[in-house]
Amino acid sequence: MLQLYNTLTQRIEPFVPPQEDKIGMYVCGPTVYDRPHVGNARPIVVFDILYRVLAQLYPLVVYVRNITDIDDKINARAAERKISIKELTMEIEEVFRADLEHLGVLPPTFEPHATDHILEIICLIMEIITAGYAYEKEGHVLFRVRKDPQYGRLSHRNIDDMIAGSRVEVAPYKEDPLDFVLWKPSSMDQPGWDSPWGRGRPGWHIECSAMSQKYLSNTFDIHGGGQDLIFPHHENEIAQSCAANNGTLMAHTWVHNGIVLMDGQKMSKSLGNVLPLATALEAFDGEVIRYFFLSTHYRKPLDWTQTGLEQAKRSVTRLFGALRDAVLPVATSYDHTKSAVFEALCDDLNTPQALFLLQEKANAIYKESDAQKKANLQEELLREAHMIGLLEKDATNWLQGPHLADFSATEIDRLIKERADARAANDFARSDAIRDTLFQKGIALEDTAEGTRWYRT
RNA sequence: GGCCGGGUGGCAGAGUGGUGAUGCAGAGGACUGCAAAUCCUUGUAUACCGGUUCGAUUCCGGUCCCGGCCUCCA
Repeated sequence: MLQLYNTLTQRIEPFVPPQEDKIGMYVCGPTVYDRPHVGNARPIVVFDILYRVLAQLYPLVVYVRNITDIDDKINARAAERKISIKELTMEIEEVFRADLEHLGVLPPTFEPHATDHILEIICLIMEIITAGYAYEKEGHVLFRVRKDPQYGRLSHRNIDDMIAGSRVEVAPYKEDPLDFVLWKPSSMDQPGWDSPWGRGRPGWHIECSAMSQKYLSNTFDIHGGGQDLIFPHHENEIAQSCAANNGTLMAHTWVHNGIVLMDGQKMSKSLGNVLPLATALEAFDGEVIRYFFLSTHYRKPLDWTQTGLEQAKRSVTRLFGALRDAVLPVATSYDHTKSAVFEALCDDLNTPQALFLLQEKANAIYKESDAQKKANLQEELLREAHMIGLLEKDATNWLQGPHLADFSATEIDRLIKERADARAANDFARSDAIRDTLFQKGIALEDTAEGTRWYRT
């Protein structure tokens, strides 16, 4: 039985979909104006895990992750670089896709773009206006927040508190300072589309309401995203969708992941500590970054530190070490639902517990002397790791994998042979010198009963 | 200020109403020519103060501290 923390109800509750044959999940994807950073990657990995769990439990899971390709940050960046927003967003999207591949993320069922759904957005806005929840003023269409008595239901704050904060923009065309924009006018040098309210572009929140409705339905099972999207983005999405659909709840379960901190602080441009995912991937393998993400429960903040990543790297290597020399059967599809790892995941995605179970299995493998039993354990480890997208690489390749250009594999083998000869002649000074040289180049040697073997450090 | 979430050993980080996983790092030992890897052993860790209880790290209340949201943000 899958249990998830629901932000809407503020408690962990059993996940009981009204329709067992088809599950719908919508997750807010990236705004493609700049290279993705490590903070962007966490929700992708978190909901990838949830997607994998759901796929084991239900025959059809429709996973929608949008791409926001129209937005004022995009406009600004494109203008800065003197390129079209399409050129910019396509470029960033390509980088994004390449980065995600390294993280072992499964592709969603649909990845809709906002700019491909302007018509749906306009229609939805018209419905909201018709329902009396929005009004047009000076080319803007604004949502009438006070008309929605349940506004604040997700973020659990009331309207009066929000006013007290009062950093809300007070624009002359607003009936109320709280009202937010559904459609805004574009000048001729800004991207825009024709609409009943003149040439303009969608507001920040409306695309998710429009696209979730199109690809899922008015009401669907899970809506996900980062905790920093709870307010105002998701709160506004709910308001919009409820307004257009007679108050029907947009999604049953709202799942939010914690943010990524850099050395204890939030990543921000002003602090200059934004770490692009591509840079992180140069320093650490995607599997290591994935392991690092999974090592903290998804609802907790994750502190990105150099030592944390190094520890994750060692931990991954220990898992791979347990698969060394394994002769594994060709993978087929498994029923994962019986495994302890799966059980841990069903407990509100307890990935740290799942990693503990993998390490425990690895420990058993290291200790097992019976070859057959060992092979069985290795198969189990691999299967369970695959469940959460880990140990996808070849173990030998991981351990001996891309080594420094100074040595080819044959060169390493030649030096190992030379060292063996020196050892046989009791010339330990010579043999240790060879070992040290290799070690300095990131290649460590291990003498085993079957001979010497090497791995990269 | 309002609203959320959190404080577990050197670091990371789970679980649990009855003396607390796992990984990384450290110490001792085995193995080794010496190492490495592996194995064995090892560490006065549950912020503080009350309450409930036979018993709390786990439940309740308070205090302190930390993080996030309230403004574009994954």
